[in-house]
Amino acid sequence: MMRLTRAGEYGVRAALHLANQPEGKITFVSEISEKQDVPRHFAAKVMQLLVRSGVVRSHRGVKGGFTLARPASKITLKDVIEGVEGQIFLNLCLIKKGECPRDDTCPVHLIWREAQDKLMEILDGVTVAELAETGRALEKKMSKKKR
Amino acid sequence: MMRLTRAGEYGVRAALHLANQPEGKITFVSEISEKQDVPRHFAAKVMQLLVRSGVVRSHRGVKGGFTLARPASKITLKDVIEGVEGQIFLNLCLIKKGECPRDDTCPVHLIWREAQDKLMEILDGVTVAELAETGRALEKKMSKKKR
DNA sequence: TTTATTTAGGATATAAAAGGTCTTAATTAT
DNA sequence: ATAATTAAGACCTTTTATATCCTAAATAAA
Ligand code: SF4
Ligand code: SF4
Repeated sequence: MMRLTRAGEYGVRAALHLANQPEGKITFVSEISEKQDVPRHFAAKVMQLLVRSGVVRSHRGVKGGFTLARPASKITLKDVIEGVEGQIFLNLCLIKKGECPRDDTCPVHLIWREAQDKLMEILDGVTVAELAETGRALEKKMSKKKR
Repeated sequence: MMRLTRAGEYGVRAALHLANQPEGKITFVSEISEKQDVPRHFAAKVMQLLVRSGVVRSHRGVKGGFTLARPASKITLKDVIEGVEGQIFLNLCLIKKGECPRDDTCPVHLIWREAQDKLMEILDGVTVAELAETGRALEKKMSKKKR
């Protein structure tokens, strides 16, 4: 249906939550689940995917939990989303040459390539650190409005 | 999974096929199915969706079939895809304001808005007529290469 | 008017993906 | 040793994707 899955969305929320924690703090899934409105067990599963794809690091045992695997300024939105969903391809023929037998003579293929490149450019062009920053600015703005 | 469905893909092929037919020719689903490698019954269903959304026109009975509902130069790729799939939204929060309760303070929302706008700009920026033209040019190029 | 051909519309079927829960094992600070 | 926590994966339910099939309606032509 050409839409981000809930798992992908939750992964982004989790990464952003971790980026907003003080340097070095280890965070439980329970905290991520509560603060970010993510079903608890589902959150655990998504965190596992992010560990496997190298975006976050896990710490087991008492006082265990999760931290980002590297500085938030080195993690892009694309890293997080593809870490959860796997690589994104807007159409089959973008997966690899020959995946669609018509790709060498198909005019639509070129459009999909363009759309794919642009989407990747946008998602890879913003880091989790930048998002966290913008988020704080937005919070401040909205709380002013409410007063 | 953030990917065009087969139905959407087949719809585009069908529209392009119709655009390549001589002015006024009525085309059977059987022809579309065979020439565009689309399962026959599935093609029929996709064509129905395109009729309902006003992209193609149907003609019933003997000598019946399908034609484009308006000149190919007035039909964009977006018209065809959304005609089959319904409106595209890259994330839930783009459907409408308030669909996600966090949208007024969420930094990621802005990125999705940007990605959505760009995608729509690309898909709505090319017409079926232009695609058909490019397709003919590509065919010519490839047949030269083979010689 | 009858017939053959074609789409319309919807029922049905199957498989895959999405979304979510649960259990058990492994790890580790205390 | 124990309690807290993630790891791993089994399991479940719902929705979407993909596809097929059947009957009705339309209509050009015989
Ligand atoms: S857009 Fe063209 S190349 Fe891509 S899947 Fe469709 S037919 Fe194949
Ligand atoms: S990106 Fe932000 S606004 Fe959009 S669904 Fe996620 S949390 Fe909500």
